[in-house]
Amino acid sequence: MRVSASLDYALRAMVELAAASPDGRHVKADEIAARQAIPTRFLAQLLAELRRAELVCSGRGYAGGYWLAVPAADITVADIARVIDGPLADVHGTPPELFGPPGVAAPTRELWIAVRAALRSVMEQVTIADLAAGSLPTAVAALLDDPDAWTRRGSQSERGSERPSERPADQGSEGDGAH
Amino acid sequence: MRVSASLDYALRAMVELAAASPDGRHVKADEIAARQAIPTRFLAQLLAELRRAELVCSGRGYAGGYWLAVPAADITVADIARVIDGPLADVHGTPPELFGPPGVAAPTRELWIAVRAALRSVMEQVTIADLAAGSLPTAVAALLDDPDAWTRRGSQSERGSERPSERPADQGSEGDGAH
DNA sequence: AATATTTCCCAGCAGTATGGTAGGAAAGGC
DNA sequence: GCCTTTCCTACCATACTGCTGGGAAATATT
Repeated sequence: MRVSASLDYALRAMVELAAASPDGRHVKADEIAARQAIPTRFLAQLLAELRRAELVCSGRGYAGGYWLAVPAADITVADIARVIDGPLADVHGTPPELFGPPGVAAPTRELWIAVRAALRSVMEQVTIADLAAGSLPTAVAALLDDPDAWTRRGSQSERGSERPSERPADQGSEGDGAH
Repeated sequence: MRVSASLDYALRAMVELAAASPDGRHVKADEIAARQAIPTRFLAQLLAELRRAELVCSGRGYAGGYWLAVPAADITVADIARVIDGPLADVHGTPPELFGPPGVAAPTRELWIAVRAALRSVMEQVTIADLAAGSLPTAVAALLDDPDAWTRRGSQSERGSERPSERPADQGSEGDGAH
């Protein structure tokens, strides 16, 4: 899963709006772009998309800018992702439940549905209010307790020439990476 | 997350190999391509990548073909995905733990790490032996119990009126927000 | 009314990824 | 020697990504 620049930008912009929303402030695109280091004109396009999707409202002119169309606690990361990037999980063009691989590969369908469910379990639970407040829902925050979650997996781990031993409970991996 | 055609093809091919591996059979690219309806020459490229990554072995000539380099139970979907598609979760170019969004958007970093962890919890647990046997690990299969997992979400659902479940609300600030 | 500000819409553009196809060369069994 | 099968490289068309630019339309200030 590659998180596109567009989604990253849009999400960060929405968090800025969420942070400003208690005061009912209108925030200008320039302001968000400056604070989040996002190319201004590019951000404006993303905000226009979010407005067409009715996640934000906008006004022009001197007192113009953007503000949330609904409470921040009602806007999930998944909502934004679907507006900006399309469906959360598609198997090269078709939604996984309509995907029917032949023969012994048939169960890969269930796999992709599980992948989608796992993605939803995070992206549909986290709201921009959570992000603006800096506290993820407990179920999601639990994923971060495992220190392993903070390390990068080798592009291909030491599975190649080493012994093919038991894998299922791998706890103490020797992390070579950063952090 | 868009599952690319390449990853879908490569995974299905690996499941075919896993299904044949108990007999120690060498399976030819043509054979896999025919059984899985995959463009032959395209599949051959993917198999060559998998061989360079040492997930499969190959032999040429009359009795040639492909077979698994390690037991099917030791090859996870994540292994294949990383070979074919690169890192599981990157925030437009950088791994999430090296990603440092400014200001109020800083917690989006934790979000993407949680997303990656969720993805890993499926893709690093499911092996091609599981898929060839048609039975996912119980922790993953549990995701499929919710009938909701099998339905497509509307491009954007009707937020606000229908909040499916209670979220562990731990907000310090009452976010009634603007409007 | 004039003007400054801000969003809105559409167009373009370079670079890269995606999903293939094609042509041999090399290795291996018969 | 011959046939099979993989291997490598290149190529191609299309689409997407990330971004810039030119106005036009709306809105508040003066």
